[in-house]
Amino acid sequence: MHTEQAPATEERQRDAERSQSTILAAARDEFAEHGLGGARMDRIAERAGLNKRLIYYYFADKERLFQAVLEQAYRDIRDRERALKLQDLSPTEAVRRLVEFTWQYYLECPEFLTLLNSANLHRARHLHQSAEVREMNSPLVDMLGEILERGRKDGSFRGGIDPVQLYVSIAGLAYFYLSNNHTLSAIFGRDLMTPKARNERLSHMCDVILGYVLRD
Amino acid sequence: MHTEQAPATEERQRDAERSQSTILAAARDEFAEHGLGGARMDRIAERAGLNKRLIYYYFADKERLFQAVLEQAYRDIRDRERALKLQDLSPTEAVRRLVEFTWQYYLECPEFLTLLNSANLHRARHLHQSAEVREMNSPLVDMLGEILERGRKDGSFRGGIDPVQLYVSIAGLAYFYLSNNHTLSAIFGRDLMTPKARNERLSHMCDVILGYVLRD
Amino acid sequence: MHTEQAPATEERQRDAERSQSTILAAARDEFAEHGLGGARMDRIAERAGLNKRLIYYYFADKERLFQAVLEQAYRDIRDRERALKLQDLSPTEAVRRLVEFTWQYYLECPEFLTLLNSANLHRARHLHQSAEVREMNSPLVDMLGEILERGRKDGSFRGGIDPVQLYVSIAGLAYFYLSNNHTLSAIFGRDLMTPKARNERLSHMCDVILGYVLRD
Amino acid sequence: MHTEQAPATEERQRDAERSQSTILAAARDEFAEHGLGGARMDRIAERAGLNKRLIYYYFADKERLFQAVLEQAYRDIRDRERALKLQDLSPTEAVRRLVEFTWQYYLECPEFLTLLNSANLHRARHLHQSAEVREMNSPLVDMLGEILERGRKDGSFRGGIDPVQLYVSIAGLAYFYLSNNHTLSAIFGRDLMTPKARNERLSHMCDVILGYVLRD
DNA sequence: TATGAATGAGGGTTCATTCAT
DNA sequence: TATGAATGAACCCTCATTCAT
Repeated sequence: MHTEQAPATEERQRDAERSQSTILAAARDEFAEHGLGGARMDRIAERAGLNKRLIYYYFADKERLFQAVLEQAYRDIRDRERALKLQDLSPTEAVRRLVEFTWQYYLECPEFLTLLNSANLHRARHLHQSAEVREMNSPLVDMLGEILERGRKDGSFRGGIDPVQLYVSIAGLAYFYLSNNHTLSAIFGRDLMTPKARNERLSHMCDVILGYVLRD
Repeated sequence: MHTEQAPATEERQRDAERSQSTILAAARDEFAEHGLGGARMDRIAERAGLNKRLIYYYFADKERLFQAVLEQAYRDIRDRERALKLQDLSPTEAVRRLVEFTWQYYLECPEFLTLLNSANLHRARHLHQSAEVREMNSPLVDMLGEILERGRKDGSFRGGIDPVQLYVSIAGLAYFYLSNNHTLSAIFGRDLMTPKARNERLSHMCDVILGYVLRD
Repeated sequence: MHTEQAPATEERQRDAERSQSTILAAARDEFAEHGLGGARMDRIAERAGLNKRLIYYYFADKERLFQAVLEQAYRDIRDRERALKLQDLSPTEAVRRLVEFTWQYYLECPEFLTLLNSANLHRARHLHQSAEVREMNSPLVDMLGEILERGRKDGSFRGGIDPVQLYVSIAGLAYFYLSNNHTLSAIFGRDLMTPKARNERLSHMCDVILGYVLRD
Repeated sequence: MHTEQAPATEERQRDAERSQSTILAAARDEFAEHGLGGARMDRIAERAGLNKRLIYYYFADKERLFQAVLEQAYRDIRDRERALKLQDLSPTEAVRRLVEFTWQYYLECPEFLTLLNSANLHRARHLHQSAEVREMNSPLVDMLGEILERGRKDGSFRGGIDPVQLYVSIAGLAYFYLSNNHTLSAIFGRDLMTPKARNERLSHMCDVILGYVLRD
């Protein structure tokens, strides 16, 4: 009596979902590396190991493929954010954890940074066309609001902090350093990506953000 | 004494220079709007009102044109930074002035942001090829170092602050907000570019940065 | 005694036939609308509401599908011609009836006109490959020959009229007006398809043809 | 003292007008042979012996190239019509001349027929987009109106003939025979294009048209 | 019988770039 | 200095068709 007989060949093609997500991953890498304008459909197909025509079969055209990549990227970071469980930490630890998470996520998924840059170069029109992303309002902002309130109540945080401003600042401190790492390294003549430099940056970021939220 | 002759050598040179800077400005706008991959030589010629062939005459190819645009952009912001005269202000005022300047410059010259994004997408290879830019180390970092030292000495600033980290943080707080304004506005469902929102951001940035540098 | 079993052979055959004629109708419309070169197999499947693969199953390829459409079209007009029963009318009435029929058929089945145009663009090679159509020599020409002979004998028609020439002329008078209706309307700046214009055309055609066949 | 020195090399390229008309002629042949949908830009370039890119340089895209071909075709036949000088002939001779001209023009320029078919397949949208053609109302209709009036006055023609109807009929008698020659030949099993058959057709057409216009 | 998945060849079009003057 | 003409390579996308079930 055998279960698990269905998939037949292990290395089967003809798996719609698998093909789609393979394409999506390949497209994400290509878009991240070359931007929307510089990305090549040919290369995406090659990266995916699939026929180019299949991309159009599933994603219609380059624009909508890019949109699908963005949706996927947002879905991913939102999932990770949700998994943070900041509510279980003390306000101070929660903020520190958030700074660390942001830093680590950008480090691990550098594609995210360039994808966002591309999305903004095109004035976020791909987001506007995506009902999904528009409604995927970051739960983090709500979470952050609650943490700030908790901190204010227990006397550790100052009052009057806008969670959106804080969220943007945390992201900005990490984003700029990593996204502009190449020009900055060139101009300052020092490699900003050595382990030491990276630790110093994270430490600096925590100082800046905690220095801001903590009551004197 | 002849008037209305064939243009004198000097005049022709002036035309040549003017053509070059017209092309450069057109290219800057085009690159800023569409990125390096999305920019079109045709459109640049059209924007400049000059023959496309002339672009190649002066700038050899697209890559080197982009490089020239970057060089010009850095030259411009460096000039503006130098004009700041932060040394005449008190440390606190100097830092505040720097935050304000950064914010205003990015607001006035949004092309700068997307140009930098493009430069970084291409791993700053255009900068590496430009001896000029490589040597154009921001005078601000030195200036900032002196201010931090002055502040530390007069007891208003804490010690141990890396001017590069601080510079990057100031830039990052402004950059991320403005460069990613489209996606952020879409996701948070609020227009981040209204005058009110912009004032709030500047105020927040000053709080964050001054909260960090000032001794408790 | 089981009801609701797998479909009986007969039923399946009926479905098969229905599928084929559905495809054929969809193909006819598509070919008529876009020509052979402009027709799309995808659209034909969509119009038919059937899977594209099925078209290949029944008709092998686009060329043979077009051929099948042509065969069907000829079969249809031949059937209608045969139903005319011109032999029961007086020679004059028979000719008038034929002119009217031709006009009405082209009006009701405008696809026929563009299908013929396509067939001719391809030098009738689809007809040459179709034994069926080649042998489907228009019964009308024979019928018309008899009518002309009857008319000549009873003194109402002039002699020496080639039925093929006459048939071609009748068709041509209607065909050109309707098939080229769009360019003619554009050029003469008058809508040739209003009811009034159509009636005038039919009347004119009868005058021309009867003026030709009738003895002075 | 030499005139005619300018053109430099006899077989010069870099002649904009020459290139354009070469492309136009190649496109006319390709469109006539394969229809709009079946025509290939590659083949047009090859026929013209010019780079494909040049077609886009001068004609923007396939649609507008087709439009330019149509405009040229209409310009050509209108010129030829104008050169007919029917007003110098007797009414009867003028009508006969017109029938002959139409027949001969279609015989000499069979592309014209298929081009018109293509234009009509696309509902003359290329004509509607061409101000030039829309205004290029056939001078023949006016000419024909005058002839009919002259004939009526001198008692040779019947009255009440619409010149547009007559024009369409003359064209239709020739057009259908020639344009549908392939299917007709296949169906009637006789070659309609032998010299004898062609003469018989022309003779028949004259009989039909003159039989219609001449007073009994 | 019927269908979703997959593909190779090629279609129109665009691009950066060079030629010739 | 300045420009219109010309080009080869490549790009996005489409098409008829086949595979596998």
